[in-house]
Amino acid sequence: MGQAQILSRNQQIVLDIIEKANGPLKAYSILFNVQKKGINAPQQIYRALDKLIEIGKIHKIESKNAFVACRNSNCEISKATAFSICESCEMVDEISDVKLSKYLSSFNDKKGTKYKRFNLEFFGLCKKCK
Amino acid sequence: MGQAQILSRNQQIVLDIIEKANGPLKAYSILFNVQKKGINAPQQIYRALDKLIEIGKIHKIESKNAFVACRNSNCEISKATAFSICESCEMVDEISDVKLSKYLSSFNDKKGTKYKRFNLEFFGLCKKCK
DNA sequence: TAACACAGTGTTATAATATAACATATGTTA
DNA sequence: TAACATATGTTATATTATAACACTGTGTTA
Ligand SMILES: [Zn+2]
Ligand SMILES: [Zn+2]
Ligand SMILES: [Zn+2]
Ligand SMILES: [Zn+2]
Repeated sequence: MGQAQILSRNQQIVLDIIEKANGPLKAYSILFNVQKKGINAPQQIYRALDKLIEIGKIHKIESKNAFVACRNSNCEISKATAFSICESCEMVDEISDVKLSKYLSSFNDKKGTKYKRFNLEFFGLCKKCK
Repeated sequence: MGQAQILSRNQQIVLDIIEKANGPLKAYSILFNVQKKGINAPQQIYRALDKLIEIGKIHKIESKNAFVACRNSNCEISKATAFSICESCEMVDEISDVKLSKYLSSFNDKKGTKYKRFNLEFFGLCKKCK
């Protein structure tokens, strides 16, 4: 566990919106939501997003170009991420499964290469959509 | 194993380029490479890419918005994909590891949900870059 | 044969996602 | 204070992807 991170104004605004959302948010939808707070340009959003990802507060869902808050205090700064994604309602859940995480973190390929980081995305139907 | 798929002209052109490449290709770089063959518009590329993905001939590397040929006759039509990605030289290798694939294909989350599909991306340094 | 469905093509236009570049501001440390 | 790092604001542009529509060829079937 690192120091509690002090966020800048823009970083905090963006994080608040992502944490309040009940699903993944796209960069431009975040932008439209914060224009009343004086943030006007995509750069401002993307810079905040980059920082929030770097410190592990949010994750990018690569298959959706969207962003979710980290709900898992155990995922060490985005080095080992896994998500469950509903193909119908777009819901995303962060998976926190210690066994899975250990299995993948220690995975070696056939040449013995170990990896610094992984991202895993599962697709299916969520409980509600099944 | 399904029927051998007959590809259309554009699909074959796009597949040939991706198969000859020694790394992931971006849609617009494919486009620039086939303009001499009479393909002029992004739509033509994206339609071919969609089809090739659907039939499992290529995969999309989500974190790079790029496309690679499938090197793994065992990966059932893109339902279970895993890649090793070099953070330095951008090289991508498709991982074909039966144990890994079985482990993830049979993974249940805490609520017992099983998934239809997954995509896993490992990041690190390739042999050459280490 | 005509009618139809279906997959693919060609084309123009536009939407959505992301970064470059530069000037300014603010906070921390030497 | 000066030097430095980090963040901000802004304009412009690059990159990635889709919408919409007209058209072609091929096979099915009424
Ligand atoms: Zn997390
Ligand atoms: Zn759902
Ligand atoms: Zn494959
Ligand atoms: Zn490399």
